[in-house]
Amino acid sequence: MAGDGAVAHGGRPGRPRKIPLSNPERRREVFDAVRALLAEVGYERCTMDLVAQRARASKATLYQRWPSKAQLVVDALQEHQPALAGADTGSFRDDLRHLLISWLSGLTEEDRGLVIALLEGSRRDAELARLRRERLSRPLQQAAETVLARAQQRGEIPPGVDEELLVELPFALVLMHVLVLDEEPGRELVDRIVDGVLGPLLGAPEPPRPG
Amino acid sequence: MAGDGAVAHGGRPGRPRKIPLSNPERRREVFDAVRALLAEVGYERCTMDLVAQRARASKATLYQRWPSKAQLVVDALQEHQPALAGADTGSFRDDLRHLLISWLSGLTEEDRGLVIALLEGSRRDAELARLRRERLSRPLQQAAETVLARAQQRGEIPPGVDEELLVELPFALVLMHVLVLDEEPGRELVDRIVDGVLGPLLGAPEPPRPG
Amino acid sequence: MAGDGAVAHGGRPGRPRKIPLSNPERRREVFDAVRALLAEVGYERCTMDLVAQRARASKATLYQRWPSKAQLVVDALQEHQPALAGADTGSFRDDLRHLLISWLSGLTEEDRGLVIALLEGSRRDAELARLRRERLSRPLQQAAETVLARAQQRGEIPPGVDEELLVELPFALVLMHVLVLDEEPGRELVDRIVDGVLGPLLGAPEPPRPG
Amino acid sequence: MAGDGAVAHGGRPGRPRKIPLSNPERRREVFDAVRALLAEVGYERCTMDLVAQRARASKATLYQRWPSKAQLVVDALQEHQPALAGADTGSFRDDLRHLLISWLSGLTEEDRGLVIALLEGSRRDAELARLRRERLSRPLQQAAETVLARAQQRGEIPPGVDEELLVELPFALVLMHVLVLDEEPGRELVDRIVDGVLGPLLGAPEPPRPG
DNA sequence: TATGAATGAGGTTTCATTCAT
DNA sequence: GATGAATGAAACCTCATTCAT
Repeated sequence: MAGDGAVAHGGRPGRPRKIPLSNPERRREVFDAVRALLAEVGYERCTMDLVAQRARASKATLYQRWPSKAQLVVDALQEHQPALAGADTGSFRDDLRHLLISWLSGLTEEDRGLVIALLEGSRRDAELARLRRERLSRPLQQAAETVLARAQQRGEIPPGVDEELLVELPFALVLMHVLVLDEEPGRELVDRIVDGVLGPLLGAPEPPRPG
Repeated sequence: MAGDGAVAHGGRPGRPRKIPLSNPERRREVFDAVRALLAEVGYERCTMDLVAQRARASKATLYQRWPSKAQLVVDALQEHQPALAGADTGSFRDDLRHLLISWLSGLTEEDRGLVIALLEGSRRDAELARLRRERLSRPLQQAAETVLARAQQRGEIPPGVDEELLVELPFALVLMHVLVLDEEPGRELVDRIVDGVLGPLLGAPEPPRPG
Repeated sequence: MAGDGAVAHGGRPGRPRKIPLSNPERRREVFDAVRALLAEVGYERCTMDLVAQRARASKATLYQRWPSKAQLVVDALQEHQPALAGADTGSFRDDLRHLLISWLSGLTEEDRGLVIALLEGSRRDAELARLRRERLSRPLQQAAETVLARAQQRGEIPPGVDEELLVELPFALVLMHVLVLDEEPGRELVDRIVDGVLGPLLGAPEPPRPG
Repeated sequence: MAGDGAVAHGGRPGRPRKIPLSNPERRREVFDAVRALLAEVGYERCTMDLVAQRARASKATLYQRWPSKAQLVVDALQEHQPALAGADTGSFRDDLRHLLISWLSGLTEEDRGLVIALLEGSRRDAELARLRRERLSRPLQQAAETVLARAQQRGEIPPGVDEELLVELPFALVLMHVLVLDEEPGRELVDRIVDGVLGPLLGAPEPPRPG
């Protein structure tokens, strides 16, 4: 009853096994685990236990580097900036076609859940919400501006067309097919969008290729 | 602190006659609570405790009528089918304009969170996923078919346009602005879509209306 | 990867075994567990797990009735107001002797730790601090007033004696022996205090007991 | 956000020369940190992390010098022995008055929490308990013996008075006011004790010193 | 020697779910 | 049929402690 004391903590923690989290490679492993789980099970179910287990770290280790789950998620996503290809193909249609394809190639099945997880988590975490805007809206808008500017210089945009919506349009369609219709987007969809919507909208079924 | 729970029920003496859940009105109260919470806090945080509390029922009562939280959510959403106005205005553009506006009017701020909750919950519950398809895709497709059929009869659709995408397009743009860009959609957006995208796509800034 | 879902929560919780916590007897069992643990291991180490285990309840059950550990502890202590015997023995010395003995009988080995736990917990919880004042100071002051008033009426208090300190004095000595010197207080200490301090202080080595 | 930790150490170029813990000055910094934290947050919440942070050391360094948290705390307290003034004033009452005042001056607001922390920690660590007896009881008893011996020589102690309790008495009253009644002790209390209790106990309100 | 880094073992609290009335 | 009450299973986060450099 009395003489208990001095039990201390038991086990034998302490060994800094493996590569430390300060190592960028190692950190990336954690981020990969986070993103994978986020995509698989969503924000709420992406527990720190699961992350730790998949990253082969301990929860305490994670909490040493990131003050909270939200911060960890934020960092994990930040790291994963997919580069949008903005090459100049000579025509607005092909610019967009390439952009979409490069976007889709980065938008794996994994990322599909990720997008939802992001929307979900944003409702609870303001920091996450901020990041989402930067991660989803920004690249889109930047790509938009670049591609659109070139198209304007080429005189490809017919008058009366809302230019902002014009560029959002293909992404919106892809997102809808992905999120709402549960489709796996592919080249086929891209071609349908470019040829079946953007083409007619820009006036010519096939951009005039002067010879 | 303690004695809450009990609901006032008229001034009549006698035992607290509670309306049973078999009563459709009562059931609707529960559904309203579920939807409100879903919209406010998302699927995960929409706990049975919260639902019970807001619906002034007990959790056990809820579980007597619905076998699980998922089923309750599914039923709650099923009940809330917003009617999409599909009036024939004489032109494709105005048909869509009306359709969008009627859709938006049903897409309250509440429902915005609801859409995310739906996407979120769908990842865990196949039943919810099925319902989502019915709740989001179906009305869309049905409206699409109706409006599109009329437009085809009128010969409004230029050749080369992907008809399916054509109808999805406005919804996709609205959804994108709502979900991703965090905007509150309004008439203004609808007009931009109809006039700045659909119009040019259909060929004429304003469909020629010969006397 | 996809087809996971529907795992639900597993086990088979739900059975309302045993007597419910609304039952005062049952609640007392919980309080007893709390107090025992508090005395044995102090506030911090008195974990909810331990309480639940000793009270043969589940943590969730405890949290249903009490919003936090602090509240549970507060309630557990509040319930355990030891009654201080304030019988009129005819002399101040014997009044105090009886009072001290009745206090000590309530101040079991258990309560000794409890006092420390109370002091300890008070630093973190304002509610607990309030309770401490009521549990430790109040009984003391009330006993003080009663016994002192009688002594004053009997004309037992010599002039020049600080009456407040006079009554606090025996309690302070007991507390010191208990808390600081780690002694188990008993009748012996009480007699030493009454005869070796109070007696000389009151002037007469033995109160005159006229036949 | 990341690069904190490192302490400024003069402006000199070269490697960060940290003072080792073998240095007594450095060790004292650690002790100060420990005591401050102990007083501020109690034994349990006085975490090694906090100590390390406040002492600008690393936990591993601390563990290199002290085998456990308890030992560190013990050592930190040992170092902080307040000197009790035991000057001979010529009378028992004034000897005690001076002793109490010198004790109180060392019993800062900080130490008040320290006392509780000590009691708290003692329940878990026998070593701490031993030290506490030495830190609190010893100085008390030594001062007691000295002052009491002088009083006995002067013939100030009336027969029938329990001499041990007589000397404990003022400390007990002070402790009670400090710990239980949450008062900040001051000269006023000391005077009340000396004049309102000790005086009468020793026989005369002011030792009659007939010319 | 000093430290950055890692870790097992809990700690408090919450949630979907189920008996017994 | 409605409800009060109970519960197993996590979830997030913290702490004393120990390697490896």
